Amino acid sequence: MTKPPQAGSEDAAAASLRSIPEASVARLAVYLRMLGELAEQGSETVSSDELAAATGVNPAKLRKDLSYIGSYGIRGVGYEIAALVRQLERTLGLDHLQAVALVGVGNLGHALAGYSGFGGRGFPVTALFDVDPDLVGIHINGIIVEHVRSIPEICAERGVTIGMIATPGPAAQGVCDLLVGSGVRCILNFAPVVLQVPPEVEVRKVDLAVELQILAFHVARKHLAGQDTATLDSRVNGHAANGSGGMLP
Amino acid sequence: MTKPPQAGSEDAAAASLRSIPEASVARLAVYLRMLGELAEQGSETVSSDELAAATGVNPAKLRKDLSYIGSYGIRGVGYEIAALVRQLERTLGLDHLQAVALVGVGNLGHALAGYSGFGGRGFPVTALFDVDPDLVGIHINGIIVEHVRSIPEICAERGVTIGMIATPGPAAQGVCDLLVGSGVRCILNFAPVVLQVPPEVEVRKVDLAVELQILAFHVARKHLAGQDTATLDSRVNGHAANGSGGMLP
DNA sequence: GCAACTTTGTGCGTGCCTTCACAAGCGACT
DNA sequence: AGTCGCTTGTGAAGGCACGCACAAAGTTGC
Ligand SMILES: NC(=O)c1ccc[n+]([C@@H]2O[C@H](COP(=O)([O-])OP(=O)(O)OC[C@H]3O[C@@H](n4cnc5c(N)ncnc54)[C@H](O)[C@@H]3O)[C@@H](O)[C@H]2O)c1
Ligand SMILES: NC(=O)c1ccc[n+]([C@@H]2O[C@H](COP(=O)([O-])OP(=O)(O)OC[C@H]3O[C@@H](n4cnc5c(N)ncnc54)[C@H](O)[C@@H]3O)[C@@H](O)[C@H]2O)c1
Repeated sequence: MTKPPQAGSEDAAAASLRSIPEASVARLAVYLRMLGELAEQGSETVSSDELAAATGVNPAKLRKDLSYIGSYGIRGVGYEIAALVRQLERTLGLDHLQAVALVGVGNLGHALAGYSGFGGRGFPVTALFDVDPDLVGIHINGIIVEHVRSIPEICAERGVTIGMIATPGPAAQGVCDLLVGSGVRCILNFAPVVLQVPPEVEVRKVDLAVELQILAFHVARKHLAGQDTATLDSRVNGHAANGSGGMLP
Repeated sequence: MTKPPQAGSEDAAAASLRSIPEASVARLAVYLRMLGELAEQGSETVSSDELAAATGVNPAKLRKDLSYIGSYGIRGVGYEIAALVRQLERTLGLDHLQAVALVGVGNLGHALAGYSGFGGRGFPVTALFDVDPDLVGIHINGIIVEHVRSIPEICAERGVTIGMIATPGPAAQGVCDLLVGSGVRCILNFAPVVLQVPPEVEVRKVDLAVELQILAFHVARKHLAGQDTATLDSRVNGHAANGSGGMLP
């Protein structure tokens, strides 16, 4: 990768988009948020070790992640926060807003619709949908809840690129089909079902019951491991949170 | 792995606990839910191909996952659903209930506290906490909201094993420390911060802004790829429960 | 009882992700 | 100018996960 110091940035971003590991993309988003906080606190630069410790990641992994986006740190100093933030935002597709539609304004949907953390980070919720006649017509945070049957026109009209599904499980597939039929290519699904979609559509699932079950598994594991062998091998891969490499010899 | 057909199940479960890949654990939870649905529909057995199709997983991967828990399918037939469910529940630590405490009963916390999907799957929410005087004392779904300062006694009293944090970001670390100090060893965190915990504590994070940013990345990627090369390689590996891939400590 | 068919369990090659370790680059200090 | 200390960027190695493909094992039909 010999590259001239001149940040031919347009080019760099384009090239990098094709090959960033999914796992790295997830971490880049975390770095970005932490960098925002650091910037607010008045920092101008940050080293990989500091940022790694703050985000609970291995410093080498962090540097490799950043190397994917073609951003240049300054050796001996660290990364210039403002520049890095700009680079990350472009790479993650945040240089223009992504309009989000939320379908299902029940318990969870209400919380999501009222959450400011989405709009604040470049994901304005611009459309709400439900089937319940008591809900259709009310407005939350200034957005009117529309009937599900209006999904195609409204999504097209408002340029929705991301759909969030917070309906009961049995309704999720139907809603998903509607969204996909309206041109939505990215879906975040909270219903505990596996959605069937054409290959060009990206689905991510947030499944809290599964999260709890993974934790429960670790409870069971700790119980048995603790009483069975003395080898308290906490070597579960994944969460190596020991940020500060305390590698005892 | 020659193993006697005698299901020395206690032993099998104990052995398997130590070595199941995290990614597989996440999928096992999904299989379990789907098996529950199949059982309700009256099925008695299911083949790996059927179950794989229903959960959106490669059949070989599914069989390998199931082989970790030492459960025996019947060649030529498939898996007996009831037995498999029992085995999965034991492996995932669901043979006895896991009491859950929820801290932060705001927008999101209300939705979580009122959600029946947790208790219904072996994770009864048995304690609610907040600092807001207007919230402390009210009851949701029959559970009274207590003040955060009561966390230690109440968690001990009710045998809480899992804590969920739905407070604003700045309060999360403090709440986390309280929970850990009360003996909670597993935490599900909804606040957009990286929690610092001792190594024996397991933290999983649900970070919706990150989920959206991953989707936004794919939007950007599709845009560029679509116009640039004709190779519409939508071969992004399985979204799978964020758990495995996302692994953010 | 035997053959044909079905489905499981898994050995193995492949590719991705993580981590270590170190050279190269940059600034500061003398 | 030269040297020293610090930090980045990355080559290489190891480990893990995925998925193919096939043998083993069971069932069904005759
Ligand atoms: N509440 C939680 O904390 C929580 C946690 C995890 C998962 N979930 C999942 O999120 C989903 C929603 O949960 P909830 O608690 O908000 O449920 P809810 O019943 O409170 O809300 C569901 C909403 O979806 C609407 N709806 C039903 N069918 C619809 C359709 N075909 N099209 C559009 N809208 C439709 C209903 O009118 C209702 O407003 C469920 O799948 C649930 O399993 C919820
Ligand atoms: N609402 C959402 O849809 C949503 C989505 C994603 C993430 N989140 C995250 O979840 C968290 C909660 O979100 P929310 O919308 O419910 O916020 P919220 O402000 O509505 O609720 C926060 C609650 O926490 C309580 N609280 C504050 N400090 C506390 C402390 N020290 N101990 C205990 N309780 C305390 C507050 O009294 C309040 O009831 C936030 O971190 C938010 O970023 C929320």
